[in-house]
Amino acid sequence: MEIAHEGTPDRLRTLPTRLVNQVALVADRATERALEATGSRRHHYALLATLAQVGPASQADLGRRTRIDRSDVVAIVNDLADRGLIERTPDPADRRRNIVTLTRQGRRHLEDLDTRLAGAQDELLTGLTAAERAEFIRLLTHILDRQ
Amino acid sequence: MEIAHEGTPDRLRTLPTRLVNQVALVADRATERALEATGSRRHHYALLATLAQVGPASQADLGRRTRIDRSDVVAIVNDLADRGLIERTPDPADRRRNIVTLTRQGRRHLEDLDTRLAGAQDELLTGLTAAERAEFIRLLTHILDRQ
DNA sequence: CCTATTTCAGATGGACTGAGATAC
DNA sequence: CGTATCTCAGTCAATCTGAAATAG
Repeated sequence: MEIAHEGTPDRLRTLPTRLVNQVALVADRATERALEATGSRRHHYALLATLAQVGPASQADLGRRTRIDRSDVVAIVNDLADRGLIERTPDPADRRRNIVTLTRQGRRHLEDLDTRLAGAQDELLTGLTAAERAEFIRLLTHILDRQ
Repeated sequence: MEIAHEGTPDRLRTLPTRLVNQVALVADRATERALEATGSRRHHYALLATLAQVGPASQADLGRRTRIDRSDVVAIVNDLADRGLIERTPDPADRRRNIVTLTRQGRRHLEDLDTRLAGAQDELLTGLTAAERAEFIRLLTHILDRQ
């Protein structure tokens, strides 16, 4: 009498907004599992990756580049600074700003996260060919660019 | 000196777990905007849609079919019942269970939500061809099926 | 005895708002 | 003056856990 798995009704099964949400949940779980032992979460990675690419940056800039809210950036930067992964110093040229800099340990930590997250991507995309993965990324990017 | 939009670093720009999350955010905003005036949210829709397809069901069954947690089903069923969109009666054949049934108003409400959500899908998928939309749905479904 | 269902109380991580202090 | 930055306090919807009460 009870259905064990997948009695999802038609209206939900092909609804893009819902499918994307379900896949995001799977992605989140894979990400959390991958980062479990590191003391970091995806926002930590986003900030470290941004600093590695663009060099020292203000918190406002980090927020813009990662789409993380300014107030959440504060909390993550606090945490990263407490762990010695970044340094935060006042900007002498604009005293409203902090300049956030990646430390050597931060760079090492980032590389560890890179490896672990690569595994999470593979987990998420299991069963897709390389071409399908590329197409998936293309479509997602396309949607984001049109916003 | 400041970058106005899209200074997202390489490591983040093509990371599937992150892209999916960003698109889910866009999808959520479109969904919330679409349902704004209805007093319902996506979970309300999921339960109503399930009841419309499979007929009267227990809360546990609804939770399984929609992947909504049992404890969250309680809250949504409460709300839908308060609004007269469903009826909840004890199951005489198994007194642990409630039988949840769609009311006539519930069915009407569902149809309203259908229309509004169709608009949200179009908003999300703006700029994708019909073939790309189909492929997007196929890839998302594929990922979910392999979990 | 074990398992299933409903329910509640609460924790969590993430997205977001509003406002204050400071500085451009 | 208005605007930008950093910070804090707090809201919100959603996911999820644990446990209690009841019943199969």
